[in-house]
Amino acid sequence: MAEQLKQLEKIAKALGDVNRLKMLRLMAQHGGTGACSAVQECVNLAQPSVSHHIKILAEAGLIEAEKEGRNYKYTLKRETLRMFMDELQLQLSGEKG
Amino acid sequence: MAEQLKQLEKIAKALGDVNRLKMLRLMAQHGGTGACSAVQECVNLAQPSVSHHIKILAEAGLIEAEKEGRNYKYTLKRETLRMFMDELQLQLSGEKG
DNA sequence: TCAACCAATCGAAGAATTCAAATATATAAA
DNA sequence: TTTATATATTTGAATTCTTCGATTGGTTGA
Repeated sequence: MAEQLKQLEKIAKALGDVNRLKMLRLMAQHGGTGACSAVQECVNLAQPSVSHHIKILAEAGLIEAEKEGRNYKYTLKRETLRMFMDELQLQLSGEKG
Repeated sequence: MAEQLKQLEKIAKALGDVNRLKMLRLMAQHGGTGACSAVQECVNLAQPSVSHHIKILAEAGLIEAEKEGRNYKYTLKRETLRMFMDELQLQLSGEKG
């Protein structure tokens, strides 16, 4: 029961950073996917920082990393986002549980 | 245009803490409102910590503090929550912004 | 195999967050 | 006015987050 809150916390934390939001938005605008280099351009951070943020987003389940030859492709997981919003709605709607 | 992201960041940050989520949930389960003492019991933190968290929630626009005699009453602002979710949906739906 | 490229990991510095003890403020009651 | 109660604010220490330079690990093509 506290697990749901933990999950919400993790995703909310991942969303609580402008750079990560920019990354997600970039992916959203490109049909749900983006490469690391494109992400790096959009946030104007050093490559290790981008990699770090990507890891946080992936651990929260908001994106998925997939190798495509030499490059990586990151895919926005809209299901996670929807789950997040549904759970938030549920927890804060006044229902017990 | 980056303002929306800043706003999203602020609210997401406020939501990114289990104790604050518990506080919000408590309020939601009590018809949208709660007193400081009730909140304190529910999260098991010292009073100054509770006060601090409440400030963060208030600054994010997620709750509103109202004085009722000697006590305070905190009201969950569901509009903010709805706005947050709508904006998140908009930003991450793939529409150019 | 070697050089080139992309992304992850390591290590460290600086910034932000978290929490609690002590203190302050405000209201109500005596 | 004095006392008691409820909440806010300040302060400081510990922790966590963000960022970056340097390095490492794979993958591709020569």
